Amino acid sequence: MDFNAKTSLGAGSGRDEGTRSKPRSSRPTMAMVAERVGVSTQTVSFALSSPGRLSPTTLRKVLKAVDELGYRPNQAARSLRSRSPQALGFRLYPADRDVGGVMASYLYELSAAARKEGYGVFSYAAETYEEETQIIEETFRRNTVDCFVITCPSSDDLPLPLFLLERQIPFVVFGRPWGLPMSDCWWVDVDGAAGLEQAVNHMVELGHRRIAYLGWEKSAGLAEDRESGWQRAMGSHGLPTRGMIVRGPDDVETARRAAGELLDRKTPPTGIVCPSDTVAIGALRACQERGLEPGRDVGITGYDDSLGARVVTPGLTSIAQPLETAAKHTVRLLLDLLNSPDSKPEQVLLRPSLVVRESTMPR
Amino acid sequence: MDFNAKTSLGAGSGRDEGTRSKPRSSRPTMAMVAERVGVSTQTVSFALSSPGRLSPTTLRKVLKAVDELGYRPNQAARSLRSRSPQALGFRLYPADRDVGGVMASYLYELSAAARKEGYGVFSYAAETYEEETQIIEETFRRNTVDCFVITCPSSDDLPLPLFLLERQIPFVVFGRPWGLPMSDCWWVDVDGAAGLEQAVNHMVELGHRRIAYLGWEKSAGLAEDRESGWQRAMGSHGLPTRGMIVRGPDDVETARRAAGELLDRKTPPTGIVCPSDTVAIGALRACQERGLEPGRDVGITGYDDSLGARVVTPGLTSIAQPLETAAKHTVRLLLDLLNSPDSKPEQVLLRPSLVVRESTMPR
DNA sequence: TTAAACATGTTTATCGTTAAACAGACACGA
DNA sequence: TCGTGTCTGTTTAACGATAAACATGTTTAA
Repeated sequence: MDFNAKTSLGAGSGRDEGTRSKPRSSRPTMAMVAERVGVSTQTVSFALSSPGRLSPTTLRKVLKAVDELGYRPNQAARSLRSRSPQALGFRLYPADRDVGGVMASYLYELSAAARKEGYGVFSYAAETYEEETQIIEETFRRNTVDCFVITCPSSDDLPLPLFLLERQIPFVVFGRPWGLPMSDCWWVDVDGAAGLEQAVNHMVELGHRRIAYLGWEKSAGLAEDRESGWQRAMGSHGLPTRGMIVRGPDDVETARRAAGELLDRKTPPTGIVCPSDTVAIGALRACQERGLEPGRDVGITGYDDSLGARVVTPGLTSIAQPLETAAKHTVRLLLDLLNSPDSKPEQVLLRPSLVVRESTMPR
Repeated sequence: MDFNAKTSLGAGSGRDEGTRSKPRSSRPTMAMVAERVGVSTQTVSFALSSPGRLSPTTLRKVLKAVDELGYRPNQAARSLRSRSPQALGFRLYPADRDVGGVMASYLYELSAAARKEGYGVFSYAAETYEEETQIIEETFRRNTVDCFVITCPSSDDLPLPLFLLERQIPFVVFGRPWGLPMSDCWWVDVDGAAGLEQAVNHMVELGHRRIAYLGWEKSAGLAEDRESGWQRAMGSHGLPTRGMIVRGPDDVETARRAAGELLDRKTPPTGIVCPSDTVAIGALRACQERGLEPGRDVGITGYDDSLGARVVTPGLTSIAQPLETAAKHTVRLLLDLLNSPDSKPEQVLLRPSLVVRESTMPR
């Protein structure tokens, strides 16, 4: 057994078709339906693809036969003739790059939305940028997919949209391609700044005044976007932001220490808003270590409304992305893009919503 | 169509619509390669699919031309002629049905393994059994996929393999189809019982004697399988099991309460092994509530080595499934199955491994 | 009244590849 | 010497659908 077999181009790995066993239960074809009804195959094709083209009577007869035979059009034949595989490509990330499971949930919604429009989802695993571009190019040129949905979770992923633009491979970004001229891309994103504003407003309503931001290192636009939401909301309430920011990477452990620093100050914050559930859970830990009860003594909010936010104790108030809506818009944009590749790119920015749990219970 | 778009941004300022639509950069075909080399298309086909069929000289010339033109075979045409879409189907679950992210990780590995064999992965979202069977049948009859990889996480999913067997749709199960004659199915599974034995042995080595099992309600075979591992290991060490089992559903909250009951006994267990990280995290909570330090005062182990086990404090000792290996075997079985559908089904049972963290640090 | 437009269905020509059969050159054993 | 493989490449015929053009009868517009 050789698992490292690198398959090059089309290498069907020279398997020889040994057993002549089954008649491979042949599926009905369009011709069979046509014959049964006494019409041409083109008429059957119309019945399925442009029903308006036929008279109600014929349409009914054809559909009846389709139903009786259980006919389904062969996708390969259709793709070949129409030059569209009716599928989109989406990258899978290893678990540690999809902490809250947001990508997995998005993929779920994307698959559902795509299916409603007759599109399939081809998912591929890639470790590195090089591997991804290779897979994308390969897949696209093989006519396995029409287009791609990409994400730009980290600043490392920024070259990808450029690559796709250059190769003229159609794509929609879930998230904004920060750093590129954004109006050149088709994208759907959730307004992170607005999300953090909601978190701050919520805190203020609960009576908090000293609200710190336990954020990410400034990197691509994502970190800045979320931070700016906190900044703006604080400003709009006339609250001070100086010295109220601590930044670090996105992991529980460093977040815990960083939150600890905040809480050990002479006048510690009473609220901590964070750009991710991971960071927020670190903050929760720091509170608990100090005997502070999250929610009563210190308010904490996260981002993504991941499973972690739900199962942690106390439950973590978090900002939920409208993934289903985002996926539907993504597919809509994709269809527009494929229909008229040269038209002006569309963009959609969605508002997330706050999910309140114990970590910000009224004081 | 309005998906509740909060904001729909237009693009930047009016750049002129000058660019004339491209001729849809037509991909090179086999005929072009053939012409360039001065051979027939069949020869090019051989070069890619059965290189041994050609003389080294011709092969070299063809591959050179393929390289120069950047030719890639059109998958739709290939699928049509060879009657194999070279793709497998895999179901996506909503986030709350894939708590540890195990399925997501498995899908990642599966995609990678499939790709090495020239297969793609078509992923679909389904809410219910009915929806799934419908999608499966549709997809299969459309010749979009050759076969499916299914899982049977809960006992609700048991009818699915039966459905597939009846329709003669090729499939491999990840996990065992408990309740069916297992030798009728092709499956790859991880030996949960062996995993729990390892957990118990580890505890015993640390000096624990009263090791409780905080398990799942007896349902399908999964729960019984894991429980039997604990049972067997306890027996082999001559340790008592009576009264040392508490069972409940797979969520943190009930697990916390159940673990609390155990810990509040007159002679509480010093070790608690669990069939999932979710349950184990509940046990961790119960300890912490009682001022017991997990690892020092009470040993706790989970299952799945999910992200949660890593980020929780203290780190949770857990049982890791060899997902990459499992995926590779799955693909291997799939190829065997597709090559000779009538041969005797193969099965693979893999051994998981224990990942030790703070929750079972030496006393 | 007449031509143009519409409605409805058919015919023909591919889409790009591989399966199957065929064909010439060469090797080899009887 | 001849028949019989083997090696290498070609030719022909699909695979199952849709695009494009065509062919009718029927409306509609001028």
